[in-house]
Amino acid sequence: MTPRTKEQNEAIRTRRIGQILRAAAETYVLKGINMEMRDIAAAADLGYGTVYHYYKNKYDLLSDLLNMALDEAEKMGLNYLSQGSSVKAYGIALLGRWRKDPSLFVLYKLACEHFRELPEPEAAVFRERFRQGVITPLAEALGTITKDPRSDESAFLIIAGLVGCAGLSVYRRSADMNEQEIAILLLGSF
Amino acid sequence: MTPRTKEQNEAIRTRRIGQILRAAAETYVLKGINMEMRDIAAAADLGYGTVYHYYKNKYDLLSDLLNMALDEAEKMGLNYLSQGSSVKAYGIALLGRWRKDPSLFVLYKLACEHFRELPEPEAAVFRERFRQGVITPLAEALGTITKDPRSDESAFLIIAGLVGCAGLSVYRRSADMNEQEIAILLLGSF
Amino acid sequence: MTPRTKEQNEAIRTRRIGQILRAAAETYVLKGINMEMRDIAAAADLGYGTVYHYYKNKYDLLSDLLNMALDEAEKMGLNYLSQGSSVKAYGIALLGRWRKDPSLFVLYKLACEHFRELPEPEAAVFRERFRQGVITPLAEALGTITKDPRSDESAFLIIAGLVGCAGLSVYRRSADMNEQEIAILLLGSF
Amino acid sequence: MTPRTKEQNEAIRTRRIGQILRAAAETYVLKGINMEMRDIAAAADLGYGTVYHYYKNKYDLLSDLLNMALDEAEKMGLNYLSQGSSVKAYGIALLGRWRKDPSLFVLYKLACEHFRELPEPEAAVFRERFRQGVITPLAEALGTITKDPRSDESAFLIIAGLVGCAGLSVYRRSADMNEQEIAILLLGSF
DNA sequence: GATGAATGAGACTTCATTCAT
DNA sequence: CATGAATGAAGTCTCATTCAT
Repeated sequence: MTPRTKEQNEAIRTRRIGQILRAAAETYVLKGINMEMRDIAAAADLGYGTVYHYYKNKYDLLSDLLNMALDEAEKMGLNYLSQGSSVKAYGIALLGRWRKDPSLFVLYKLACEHFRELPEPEAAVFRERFRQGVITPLAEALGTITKDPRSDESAFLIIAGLVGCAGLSVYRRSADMNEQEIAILLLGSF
Repeated sequence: MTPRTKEQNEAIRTRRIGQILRAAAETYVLKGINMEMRDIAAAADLGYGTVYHYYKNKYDLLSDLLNMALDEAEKMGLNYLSQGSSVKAYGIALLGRWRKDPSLFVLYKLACEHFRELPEPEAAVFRERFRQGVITPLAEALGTITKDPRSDESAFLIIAGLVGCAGLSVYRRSADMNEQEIAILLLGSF
Repeated sequence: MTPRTKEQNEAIRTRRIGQILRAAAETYVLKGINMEMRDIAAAADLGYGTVYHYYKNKYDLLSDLLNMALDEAEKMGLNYLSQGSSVKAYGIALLGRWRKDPSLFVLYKLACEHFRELPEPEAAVFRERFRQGVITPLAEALGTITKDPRSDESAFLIIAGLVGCAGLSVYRRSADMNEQEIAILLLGSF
Repeated sequence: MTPRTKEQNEAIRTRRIGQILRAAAETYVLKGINMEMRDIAAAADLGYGTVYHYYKNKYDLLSDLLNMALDEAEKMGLNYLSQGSSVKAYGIALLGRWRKDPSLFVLYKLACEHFRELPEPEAAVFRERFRQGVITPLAEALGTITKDPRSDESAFLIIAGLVGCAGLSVYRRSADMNEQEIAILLLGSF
């Protein structure tokens, strides 16, 4: 009855969404928040109507991008921080992932700017989720679990320093990031 | 009705331009590159037509902002780096200035993103001026003057790391920046 | 897999077209001219590609709807007006039909607005057919057959009044229309 | 100091809003809910950017139009119904006003369709205000104040009948409405 | 016959910029 | 000098329509 089966359609949808999200992350790196839907569609090799077939609007797309990335980010915390692995190893892993997956970099970048370029009701949600899923686990690994409300601050500073440094090569779109040097600069003491 | 003297007019102009530039920097910190001329005018407590009385257009204004800031940045290099003062002192001085003067922070922030959100012919000019006026002096102070074309990289990494960290409090618009902790994290070895 | 017979296919087509036309009329009542093809398909419980399997485009569908309704409307005129039946009975019959068949109501409604929301070349055709097939027969029954070019006006006024009143319950989608009261109000003198 | 005084600006704004509302009502009569902002701007002899200078969007404009018209409609109720004036006089007055002021006709027209073409949260507000400000006063004048929840129904039927009839000439954009004949048809018994 | 993924024309809306006062 | 009304280029987004399966 159905000319394409439900499964076929689902497969198409999954693939397209992947294409679009990847394209959006690349476009963000290139143009910043002013990226246009046309750019994203072109980067994904799709008509721009198609992007709207999958996402209601620009911020809906960005939202999905960030939520996916947050899933990844939380997983990394679990893998590297809760199982006795060192903070240094975690930092180096982050640098590697950012280089290979722009969407993950975009998440950390926006987080360091407190998601200030996003429309507000949503921004607050991301701020909170990022803090709980990424910052706090790192803070705990740093052994700085005091009841001081600024206890997360050090963890955030490390992330922000790494993001700042990594940005230099990400925005230059050069394949080689000076990961060794960044690690020495920022993670030498861990 | 009574016409103003030339001097009075000049004084007004100077004050207005200061108002506008400060407002623009604050607005950039708040909203990013998508800041609107209306926002800037409102932040400067001026009618929005007035901004155009002083600046031909948005990028003209941004240009002036960045050029002013570059003048300052170059002066800082001369003061702290060429006269035997330490890299650490320079870094701490930067943090202090960024906290007090948003326009200086904006310059360094855009520089770390290679001015990618600016229209291109102009962006290249800023990239070059920033490299020559800020990065290279720091690289020289670091004693890394080799003929390696990547010799400036380490200097840029330090700046980028500092900007990333400083951004945390700048974007939060909190008066207190954790300058001590940032200095230990990034400048400990100098 | 087993191919269907010609008769089976024909039966399917007929049923589908009925589904679609009914759905279109209901959707028009609900949303007005801005009804979407998706809405119609959903109301007909069909995939939205399917509607295009039967109708080339939106106005082709609307055209078919109105032509079918016009056939009905003309038949009603013949039944109630040419055979000595009273104007009042005709009016009451109209109210009953509109309540049960949205597509008939849609026709009269659009007619009272001179089909102004339809694309123009086509609108004129409907205006003319409605006048000849519905208005003039009623005008003749009213005994107002003068050569006065405005002789149809009274007939049209009665129809428009009835449509206005009937709309109250049709748009409210309530099953019970106050047919008695409407008849007294508008048809009392006939 | 101010190049145009506050009063001058206010005068301009008032005039422009009048222009725009008038143009919007005329355009609605011509094209229905699918009227375009371009059409409205053109009809008002303004650039379409100007319309957005005064109204955030299409439904904001329509909202203002309807609220203004509701003010008028409520005033008419007070003038004709609460002071012993007859229902018939009220009906005839309505016909006259609709002919001269399209925005008033648009209000009654949309009301008879229960504002179904407006976005829903807002539509409900208009439904309620129209009922309280227009229908109920008429119902009371009709002396049909029973506790029957359908007591307003007769009043609404009269309005709907008048709107249906008046529409014939309004949509035809003919200057002469057959007010006498409509009055005899619908208001003869009052 | 039936479906929904894909698409772009065209409408909606924003916002930098001009201009009259 | 100062202002805000006026404007349209350039984005955003909707939705009728096409098309592969």
